[in-house]
Amino acid sequence: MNSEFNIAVHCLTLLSLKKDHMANSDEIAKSVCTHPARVRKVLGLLRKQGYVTTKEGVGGGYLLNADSSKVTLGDLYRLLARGSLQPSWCSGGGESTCVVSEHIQEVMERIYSGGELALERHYDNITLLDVTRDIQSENQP
Amino acid sequence: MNSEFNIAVHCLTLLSLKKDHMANSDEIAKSVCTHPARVRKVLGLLRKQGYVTTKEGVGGGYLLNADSSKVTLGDLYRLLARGSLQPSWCSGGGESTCVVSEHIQEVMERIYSGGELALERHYDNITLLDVTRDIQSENQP
DNA sequence: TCATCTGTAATTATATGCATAACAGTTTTT
DNA sequence: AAAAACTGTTATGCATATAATTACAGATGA
Repeated sequence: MNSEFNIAVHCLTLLSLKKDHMANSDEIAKSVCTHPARVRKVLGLLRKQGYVTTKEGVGGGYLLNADSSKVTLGDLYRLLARGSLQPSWCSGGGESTCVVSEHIQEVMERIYSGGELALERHYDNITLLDVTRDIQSENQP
Repeated sequence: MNSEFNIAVHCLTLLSLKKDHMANSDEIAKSVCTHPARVRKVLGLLRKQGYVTTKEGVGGGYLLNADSSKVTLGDLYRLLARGSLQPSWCSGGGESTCVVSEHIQEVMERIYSGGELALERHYDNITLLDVTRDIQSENQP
């Protein structure tokens, strides 16, 4: 599991809470605590989906382009983390002629994708707005 | 995400389908398509939870010690994969004094553990017996 | 007592994830 | 027109995580 989903949630939350809804990759990277190039990579994907727009050149950066009550964690999971439940190595698929060995891969694939569906359904009920509220309420305990 | 959960499902399914419900780590490893030592490691954990018993010495091996309609994938997930939804690297936690950076980790931890709970609930509804049936029906299409 | 099997730790190899550097392309400012 | 400040993207190195492999002590049955 890589953390691009996490980074996407972080970036969008940050943009959502900024007064003008804008920041550049350097500023965002400091908050995320990673390298600006990594932020640009993730935000590039979010741009292609229309969640942010970018302004190049001097004074440029990323601008939130979505209603935070409409964007769900499910959307972001599907975009950035889908498929990560299934490990790269899976059992079976060798020379063995045992029934389990011959069919476990199809069965496990269904198990993983079913699990992922349950996960996505759960995340579909959490919006970016919910996250921003959580951040703010953490700030005033 | 490592694949011990997958290996556990595979091993228990195999034992469940064997006539005498018994096999040694060499035989199981061939079906799983991995090294016997890895099988022993996973089955050692399952033994501690009582899902299998082991017989050492000549003619020994692992013996299924559970009702396959009672063991769920949720049980196995909790035992072998819990926590794997949250990546080892997470955003925030650096020097930045930005509100998001300061609180994102607690918020993301809740998001990941909530997601995992949804996943576990889903897996709680799938029993080992269901998996063995899936394997068998894959075998007779 | 010997052969066989588990339990477990240590080591090596490989894959993945992250950091970093570099640079082309775009836009604004001067 | 030129310089500066950005994004977009690729390539490379390094750290960590995962799996394979080896090794051996301990237990058991023949």
